[in-house]
Amino acid sequence: MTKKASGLVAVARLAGVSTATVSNVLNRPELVAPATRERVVAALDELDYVRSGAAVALRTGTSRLVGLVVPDITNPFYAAIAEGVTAAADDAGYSVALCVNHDDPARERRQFELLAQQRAAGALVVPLSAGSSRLSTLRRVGTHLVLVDRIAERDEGCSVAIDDVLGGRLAVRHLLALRGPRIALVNGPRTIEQCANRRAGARKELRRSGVDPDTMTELTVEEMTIDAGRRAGNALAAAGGVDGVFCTNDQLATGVIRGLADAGVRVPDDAAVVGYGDLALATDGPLPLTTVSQPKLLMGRTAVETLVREIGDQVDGGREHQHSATLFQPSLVVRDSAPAT
Amino acid sequence: MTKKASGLVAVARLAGVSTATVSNVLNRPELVAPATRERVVAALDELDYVRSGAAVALRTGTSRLVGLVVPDITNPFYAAIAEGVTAAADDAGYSVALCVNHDDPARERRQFELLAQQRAAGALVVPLSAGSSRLSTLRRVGTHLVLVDRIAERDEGCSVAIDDVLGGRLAVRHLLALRGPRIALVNGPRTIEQCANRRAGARKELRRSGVDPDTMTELTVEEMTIDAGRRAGNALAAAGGVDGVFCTNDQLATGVIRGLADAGVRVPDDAAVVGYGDLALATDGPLPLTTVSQPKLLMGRTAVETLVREIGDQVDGGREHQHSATLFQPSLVVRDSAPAT
DNA sequence: TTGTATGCGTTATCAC
DNA sequence: GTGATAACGCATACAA
Repeated sequence: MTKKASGLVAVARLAGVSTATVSNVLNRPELVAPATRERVVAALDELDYVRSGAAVALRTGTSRLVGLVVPDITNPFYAAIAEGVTAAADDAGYSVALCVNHDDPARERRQFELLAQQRAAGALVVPLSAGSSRLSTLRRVGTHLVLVDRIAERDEGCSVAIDDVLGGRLAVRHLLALRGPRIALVNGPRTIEQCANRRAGARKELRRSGVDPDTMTELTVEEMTIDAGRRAGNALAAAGGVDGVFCTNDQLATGVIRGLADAGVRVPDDAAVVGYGDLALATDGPLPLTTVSQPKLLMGRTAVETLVREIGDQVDGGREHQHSATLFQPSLVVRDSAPAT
Repeated sequence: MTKKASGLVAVARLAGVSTATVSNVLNRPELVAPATRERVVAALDELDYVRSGAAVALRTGTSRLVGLVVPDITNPFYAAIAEGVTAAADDAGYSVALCVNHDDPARERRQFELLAQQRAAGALVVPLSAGSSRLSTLRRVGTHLVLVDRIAERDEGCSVAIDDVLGGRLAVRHLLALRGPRIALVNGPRTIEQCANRRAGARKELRRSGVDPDTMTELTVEEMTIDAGRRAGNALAAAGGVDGVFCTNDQLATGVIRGLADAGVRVPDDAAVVGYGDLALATDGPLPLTTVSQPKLLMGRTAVETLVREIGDQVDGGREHQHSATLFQPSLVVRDSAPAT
């Protein structure tokens, strides 16, 4: 079929030059005379030359591979991040090693170990639960880290996140304007940072509007699923006294709407519901859902760019690298035109 | 923080043995005496040894990396496959390089090039459009291929797919039993193999039941989206004379239900609709959706296992490898209890 | 059972 | 501008 030869040496021989020259036309073409360069290029594709990433990695100590560590790739939120990451990585000439850990430390350890072995140039990690100690395996081999959807603490590294406090404020501001102060919050475990922040934003906005945050009805669910939301909706309907519900993700919001409907409370007529995330569910679900939209693709893209910049910094001067923490703003997407009272 | 030494030599020195011995305890522990083995192991983690995948790859000519090539990771179908793939790869000790190509040949070429450079052990590709010529870059460097969700032709390699013809039959059988022979098909472009097969199954089942397949109303849409489905639903309602609709994916089905509703045709009361894929949309959408369910995770898992087996075959005897084509069966999930007649 | 020696394909440091 | 040549870290054939 195709030629079987491979390696710089074969190319060098065919072009009548040394391997060093071939290497140069590959990496720093400007250093080699146009004439020879042409001969080499000819030989290169005459032989169907394919660089050995392994050899390069061995020699240079780093590969063009970045790890993407997510809890669950079937979750559309993480899938969207992955989309942005792969796109940006493509542009930068990196491969993306997808590591799905299901929040399982054992799995995660093995994956980190593999990344370390491959001498990955870096890793983008989207942590579910916190715990920065887990990252040590990677650091050990000098892999650079970028935290995604979580603000890095001092010296933890770079991070790219979304301002969840602001998101919470936007949601509650909308509900306040639309329906007044009788607001409920349906939230996940507060040990999840995002949940804590969205709640903080909600309370902050209430306070700003002269409403005592403690008057807000709060329901906490273990799993942020549609089913859990439905139960919460049932409970809210039973208790009554609520005109607006802020749910900290779209699944919960979808469930809450159903749970309210079970009890005859109709959305948006009888109550307003706001979700969080702007997943496909918000448009494709039973009802167009008003929700806080996050720039997921952009976050993924930026994570890669941040990592690439960090790697560059390291290489080029040995100069001190300044960790950066990028924070994007969410925005409110109003989808149901709820008739105000 | 941690020791800075690295490399087999350092470990060997510390343990007072040769590098060959260290290499052996790493790769074939049974060959080395328990006593020395222990010493080596001690040295190994005393030094926080991390193997250089690059060196191994260079030496052995292959790396523990497999490529996963999908058109779009935000599509839940591909995400589910990715889930299965990463799980199985984890178990087998492989990393997964995620390549999202958006059906863009240029992108795909670059990604293949990267995989080839990394000397990936193999690649799992989920092709959107056909065209086996595109795979040549990978073959050139001896990378093994497994086609996913598409049956490989002779000598194309191994494949793992789902029997779409059967899926089409199941869907139509259900509709026939429930509503009789006035059936419509809402399908994507027939150039997509899956679409062609699902249609073929539908027609086959009609024929078996003594219904002329050509009496089936057929609507073809360019993009298999909810919006396109909605328009199809509008059209069907306008034309009338249809009791059951088979849509070749869940998005279309969701849209069709809406489109019918726009015109006052209620599902499941006035008409039955069957989707395909069993995505989250089928349970989380406006209406529980009867749909053809595909074993997506299993397909992903099996793809990895197939690849690993193929690699093993190659290595162990140079024995001829028999390409395999695995075909899984879909099943019908009935979700709406549609009152007959 | 263990040690010695060689080479995998590159890059980079020197001479020329 | 270009060519020798020495690593990079490991696996393996062979010798001991």
